[in-house]
Amino acid sequence: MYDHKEIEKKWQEKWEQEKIYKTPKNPDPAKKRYILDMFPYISGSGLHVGHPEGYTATDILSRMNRMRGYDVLHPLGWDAFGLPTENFAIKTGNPPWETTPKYIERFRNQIKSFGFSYDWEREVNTSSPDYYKWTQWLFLLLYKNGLAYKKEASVNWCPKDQTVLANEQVVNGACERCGTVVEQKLLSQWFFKITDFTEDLLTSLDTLDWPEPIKQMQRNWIGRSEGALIEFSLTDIPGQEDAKHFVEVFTTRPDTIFGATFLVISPELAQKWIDVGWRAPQEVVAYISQASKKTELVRIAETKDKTGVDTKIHAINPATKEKIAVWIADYVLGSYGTGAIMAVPAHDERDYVFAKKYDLGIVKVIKPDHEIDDCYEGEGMLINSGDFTGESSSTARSEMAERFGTEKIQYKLRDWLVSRQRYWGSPIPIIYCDKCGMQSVPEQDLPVKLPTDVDFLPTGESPLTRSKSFHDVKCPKCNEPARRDSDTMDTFVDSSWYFFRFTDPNNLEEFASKEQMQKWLPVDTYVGGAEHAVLHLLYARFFTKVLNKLEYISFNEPFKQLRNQGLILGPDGEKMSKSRGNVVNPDEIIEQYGADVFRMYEMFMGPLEDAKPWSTQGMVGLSRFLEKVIRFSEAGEFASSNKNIHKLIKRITSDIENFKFNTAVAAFMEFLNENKNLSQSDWESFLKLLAPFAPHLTEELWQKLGHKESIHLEKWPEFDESLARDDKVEIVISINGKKRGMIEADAGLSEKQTKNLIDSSELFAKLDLANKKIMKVVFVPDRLVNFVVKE
RNA sequence: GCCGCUGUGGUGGAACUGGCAGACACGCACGACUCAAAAUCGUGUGGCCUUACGGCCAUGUCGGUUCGAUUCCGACCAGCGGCACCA
Repeated sequence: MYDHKEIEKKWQEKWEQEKIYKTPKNPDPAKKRYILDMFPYISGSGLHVGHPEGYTATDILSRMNRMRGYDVLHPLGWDAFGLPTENFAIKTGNPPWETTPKYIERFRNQIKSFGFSYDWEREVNTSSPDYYKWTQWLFLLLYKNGLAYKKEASVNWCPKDQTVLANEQVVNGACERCGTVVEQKLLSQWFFKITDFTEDLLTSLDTLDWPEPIKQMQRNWIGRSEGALIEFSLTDIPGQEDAKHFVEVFTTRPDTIFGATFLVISPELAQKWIDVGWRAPQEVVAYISQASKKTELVRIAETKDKTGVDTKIHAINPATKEKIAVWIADYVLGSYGTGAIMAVPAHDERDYVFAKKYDLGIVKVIKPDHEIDDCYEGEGMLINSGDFTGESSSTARSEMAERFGTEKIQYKLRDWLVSRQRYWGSPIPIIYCDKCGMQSVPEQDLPVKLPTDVDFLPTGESPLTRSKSFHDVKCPKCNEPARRDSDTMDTFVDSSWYFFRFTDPNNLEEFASKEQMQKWLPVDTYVGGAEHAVLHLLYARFFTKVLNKLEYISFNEPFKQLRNQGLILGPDGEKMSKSRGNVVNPDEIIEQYGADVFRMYEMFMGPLEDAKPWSTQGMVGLSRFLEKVIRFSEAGEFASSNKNIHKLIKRITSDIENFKFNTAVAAFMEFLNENKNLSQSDWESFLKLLAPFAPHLTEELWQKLGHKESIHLEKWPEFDESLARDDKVEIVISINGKKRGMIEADAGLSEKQTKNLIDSSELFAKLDLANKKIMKVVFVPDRLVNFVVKE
């Protein structure tokens, strides 16, 4: 009787024509809502069933807020640069500048088929020059403010594909595309100085309404640890004068310094010593070169079996004044702390393994007033440090830190490596001139456009170096021949600022005007998958802090509220994958059941943030429910008003606000099951409540009831608190906590009234309460009375 | 190894702040309508015992706190996710 395809098409066209979801120009600051989805990464395989889950949630929220009179900004765009697209282009031979617009077209059509209320006039595309002009501008902003710098760094290198790989493309130490073991290669790279904001990135997490696990992951990623820097002076430095005469180590356990029986330095630090004149023994040189060639895979495999080499240099332990050996081992990382450690084998598992293997001394540290902690095997001698006055181990730590060094806070977070030797990304707007050095591309010359006269097949260099039109330029300062930076930016740079652009997407003068940013930002609600817990969400926070520091914006955090959507698994409960053959195609579902059923089913499946298996069988229930709604509306047999609608309004409103879409859908079903007689105005309220969930069907039924305006422009129903309450309640009677019966009562009775009611009920005699020894009575208003009796 | 999350009927899941465990839906069974089927509507549906009234058991396992625990605490088991030689 209802052709869902027909009505969905009809209304989608009409809504678009009449621009009913257009963003207001001048939002009321007190009534603005910026509701954002993580924009999709564009790939050739199109939309999967996971995408619409989060989009439906934000759509419902946006629609309800519009109906409540809020000014809503609800946009969508495309994350369109990046490696998967480029790899697909390499495989098929079709250039990405041709395929990407086609994929976007497909994504847009698929997304539109769900009837989401995006303002399509604000669509952005990170691979369009209008957009990446500002990505480049922001790069230069960071560069000019000392927040972008270039430095040699080792990168992942696939020897078979002859290309650099992003960290995300290295799976268990191998190239994700061809399975070849990845090597490390030293190249000159661009970095963003995210470490300038470390402490702020950590502490302001506490102010955010984000899922706790996501915040925890960010904290772990930032990796703050408190410890000390301690200097160990070196003795007998072989044959050189100017090299350092001490080693500085970082430790979180300065209280174990009495047990430090040797030092270990990283191969990188050893190389630095050689660079300043240390004539290292042959075996040391060999070890360093071997370590630098080691693949990620080998390093991972070696965590149990450590390797190292004796430098033959010695140091003095400042606590014991003993002469101790200095070793080189690659279990000490050059990139963390000072690249050197004091080894305390009795209290550190790694040092213990190393000491056992190379037969180095093991000395336990015993504090006079408390137990030995985390001690490995009773070798070596016991010493009484005798020096601790601290009551606890934490005071002992800072005491020793102060005595032998300085307290220091160390983080794991490193600067963000943003250059990629790849084609499909935003070019880095830097020019190298032999005479003038590194130069920014002048602002009026932006964007630096990606050339199309390139062979984008990877050869080991960025494909851009092989484009003459791109590569050979004049120096902006002296006008002599110069060359462009041939790297492109990591796609995460593009997605770190797109939410700013949405506030002012067509601005030709600025990345977004201060005025528009001030009006709409920060984002009130952000919804997306938990896989972006660290990278994207940390980078976006970093960009926000930079723009705040440079006074473009007045806020310090981009996303006030974050909610995650869970994975949608295959019907077999496993992750959907082509190889497993359990992928559900959203186009087919829409074709057969329609967008409204799809939307409602995804909301009904379970809590938004949980991983849930797909069940086409289960979707039938939603199909039946909407059929029921149609029959009810069409019957047109309305009765007198029913106060139950107030309860429903209250429940749906709060469920949407609290992201409990699954119970909201259940509430609709329950309501329809229980209320067979409704007034027309109650029924219309029902349709309005349902409109954010099933926008097409409710619009159709609304208009059939004789309305001319769209239901989506209606006012959200209000409820009367006093009518939203039950006036009859069932009170549980229990004895010693076990349920023994129930009585019906008016709501709001006092303890005494309730007791009187029980005394006069049949239950009183049945439970033989008169003859029981009642020790205590627990009364919970409108819910329960519990008699504690002595048996 | 470290950090985090999850565990409830045949299935997806519900349960406000510690107060009727299993809402809602799927599936299944029976019934109505039908020549029949589909669709629709109705009834039932955690397990065990009982003709029945009713009772006992039950939220991964074992313990604790409490008048009362799916909910709080402790230990363990299983699954998922993140990080991983970070001193």
